[in-house]
Amino acid sequence: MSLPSTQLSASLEDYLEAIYILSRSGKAARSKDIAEHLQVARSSVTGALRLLADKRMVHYKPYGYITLTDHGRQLAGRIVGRHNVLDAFFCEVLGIEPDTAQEAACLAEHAIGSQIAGRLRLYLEFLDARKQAGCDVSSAFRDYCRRAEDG
Amino acid sequence: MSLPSTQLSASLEDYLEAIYILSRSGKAARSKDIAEHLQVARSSVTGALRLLADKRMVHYKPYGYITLTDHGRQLAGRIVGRHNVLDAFFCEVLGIEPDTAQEAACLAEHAIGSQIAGRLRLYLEFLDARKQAGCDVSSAFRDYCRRAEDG
DNA sequence: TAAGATAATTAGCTGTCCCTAACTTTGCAA
DNA sequence: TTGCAAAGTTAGGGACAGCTAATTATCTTA
Repeated sequence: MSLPSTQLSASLEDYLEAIYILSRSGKAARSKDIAEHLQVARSSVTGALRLLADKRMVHYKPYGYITLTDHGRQLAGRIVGRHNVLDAFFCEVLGIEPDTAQEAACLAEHAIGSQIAGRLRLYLEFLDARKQAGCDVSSAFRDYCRRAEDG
Repeated sequence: MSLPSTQLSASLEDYLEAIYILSRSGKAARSKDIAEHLQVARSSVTGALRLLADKRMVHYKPYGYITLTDHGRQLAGRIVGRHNVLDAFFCEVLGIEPDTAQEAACLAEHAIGSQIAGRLRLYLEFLDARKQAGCDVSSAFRDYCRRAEDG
């Protein structure tokens, strides 16, 4: 049984995200660029694009340009948002190294829904507000980590 | 190409986790129990058990008892630990409803590594220590949420 | 202990997601 | 303008992960 047309698998979310990012940072995303970005074979991209087109997420004609539909752009934006808030939380709050944080964010972005993403965003905002008010929780946590981990 | 024998797919991690949980809360896990716990067909369990046996995670003979190897138990414990720390963070810190938190933890447990899990555990510990010291960050965040979300 | 119920496995299928190799299309440059 | 290189697609195949239906094994109980 296939997914409801509005729901994407983690893999298709990755393709959508890649197209979104490539479109932002330059011109139209080509199949080859997507393949490089995701480190998959070009033929895998063709298959994914067909599925995304079925789900009305991209405008796709063989050998043509690839662009996002309004719907696709909206969803891609949400996915990138989830990615970014996770990455920020891992780095800024937990003090995880950028590469590890990035990698985990890539995977976890498919696991959390809008509710958790929203709350996490709010949490970062909240910590920031406290910091402005002179209470830097995150840096206190760094100290706590040093004491706990290094000894 | 198959996964290195020490690495499990998210799906196989779920099976391993189920066996671990069932083994704890009662007697030996039967195939049927695993199927019910994960809401899959019994035949799917048979297939998964074969793969887990290949990877030396479970002791498995057709029609026999299913038990975890030392290695499998160790890994399962880590997975359950990741699940629990995520669930606790979502519930206690972000104030997410238990069902939503549980569901997200189920998915995200396959996304974060031991480093992030460890830090998250430490973070919860840290917040608790602060709370003992009279600074309840989480409850302050609840207030912040109410103001931000309800208005 | 033999039959029926329950549990487990096998066989065969579907769909996803990736790969390589071969082929087609497109675009650029001599 | 033709011919080659780059880009894209198609064909075919493998691993994974699930399903149903049919079969086999085990257990229980009359």
